[in-house]
Amino acid sequence: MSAYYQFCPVAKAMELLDERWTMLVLRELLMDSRRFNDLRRGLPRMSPALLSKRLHQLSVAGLVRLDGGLYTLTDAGRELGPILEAIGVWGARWIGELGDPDLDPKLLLWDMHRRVDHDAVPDGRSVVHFEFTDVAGPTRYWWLVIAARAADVCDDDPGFPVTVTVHGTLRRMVEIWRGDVSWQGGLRDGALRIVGPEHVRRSLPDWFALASYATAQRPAAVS
Amino acid sequence: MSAYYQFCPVAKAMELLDERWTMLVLRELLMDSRRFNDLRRGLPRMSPALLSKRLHQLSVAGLVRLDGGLYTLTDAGRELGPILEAIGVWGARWIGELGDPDLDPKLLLWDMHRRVDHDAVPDGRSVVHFEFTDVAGPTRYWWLVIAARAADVCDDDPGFPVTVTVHGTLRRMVEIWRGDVSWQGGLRDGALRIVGPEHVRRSLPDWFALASYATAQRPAAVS
DNA sequence: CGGTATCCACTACGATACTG
DNA sequence: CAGTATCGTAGTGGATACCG
Repeated sequence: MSAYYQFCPVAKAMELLDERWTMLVLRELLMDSRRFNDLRRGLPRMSPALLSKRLHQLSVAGLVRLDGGLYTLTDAGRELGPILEAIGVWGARWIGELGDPDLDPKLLLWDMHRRVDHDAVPDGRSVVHFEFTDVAGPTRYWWLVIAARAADVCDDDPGFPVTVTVHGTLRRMVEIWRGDVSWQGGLRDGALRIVGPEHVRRSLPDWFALASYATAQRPAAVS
Repeated sequence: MSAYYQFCPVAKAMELLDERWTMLVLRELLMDSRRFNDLRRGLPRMSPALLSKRLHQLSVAGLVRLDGGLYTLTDAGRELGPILEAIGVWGARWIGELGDPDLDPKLLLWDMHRRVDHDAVPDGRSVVHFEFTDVAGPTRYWWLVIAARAADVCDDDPGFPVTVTVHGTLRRMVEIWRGDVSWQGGLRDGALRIVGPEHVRRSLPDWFALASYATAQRPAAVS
């Protein structure tokens, strides 16, 4: 962790925070991932060695404490919450372009699974099946099993009857998830369809709380 | 600029913002430095090649525009202002410890010179002379010449009569500047003294607007 | 499940010098 | 004043394997 040799608190803060991955680790912790392997699921391209190193650095800096196998934010760490939200809003407003490699279905499902609004989902077991038509290979199909106020991501068929299917491009699903377009707008042109009984088709959007940055107003398009 | 391959707007934002120096360049731009060499004065340990590269990256990303030799923030860039302020407040609260190499008198004077409250300084020319008793060598003495609603930093004697002298440790002056202690508290134990006519001694603190993070409340000390 | 260890490739960065 | 050019290295981070 290299120093700036400036007394400015922004510089002192960034000595810690501007290292690669650090802010994303904090984002995961703020999303209530507390176990090492849960953190890894939100950071699949980060090597375990590096994640371990960052967690140590954050703990030395006093933002994180390891407590019985659980990484917990301290007050100092938790106070970065509003800042990370603001960065998310800023990013949603100003960094709109997503490359194809940014579209990782594994991350999307992991993200969705932890933002299920269990009060909006019918009692019993519900299975949401995804088919991403622009994805080839084994990551084309996903299942989200929601039961007993918990949600599990499956990358192969769990065998339960499917309640509703989301069929269409991963890109469009991500755009909806990020709030680039509304559910309504995103379903309009057929790039994405919800397939299932009418009442489920109608209510599915309410099963998930979109990310906090999703409601960020996008700047008026430049002419 | 290496990618995270995540669609999350925080990740997309940090791809740009977490590179070394980038946030400090933005800080300088938000402080209204717009010329290349003014930016350098606020970033003395950054090589000109790297500063140039960062400015290019920021301009490609749409945060900065070069306009007749002046680097200007776009709307996107200016919207990072509140975020940088929040990071400054967070840093002031949680990263209190300053190493000796963090105490750069050149940066302190550069910072002070641009936060002079000209309405609080008497008309005509005022010269504030600094002697930092914990600094050896040529950076021990500084002069701040305030006249005609402008302020200039001199690292050798400009020859004008000195209006008031600030005499004491650089560390204490930085602590006051950052808001770690008040002017009053910082002057109490004699580590720093203001030497000059009584009315000037009294009013000198008002000649400067402390940094925006200076008023940040420090967390209660941990026992 | 929850990490460490090892190794290599790369490249970003710092230092310095130089130019229009 | 406003940058480029060049060069060497430190060290980060990616991949993979392995351990308790």
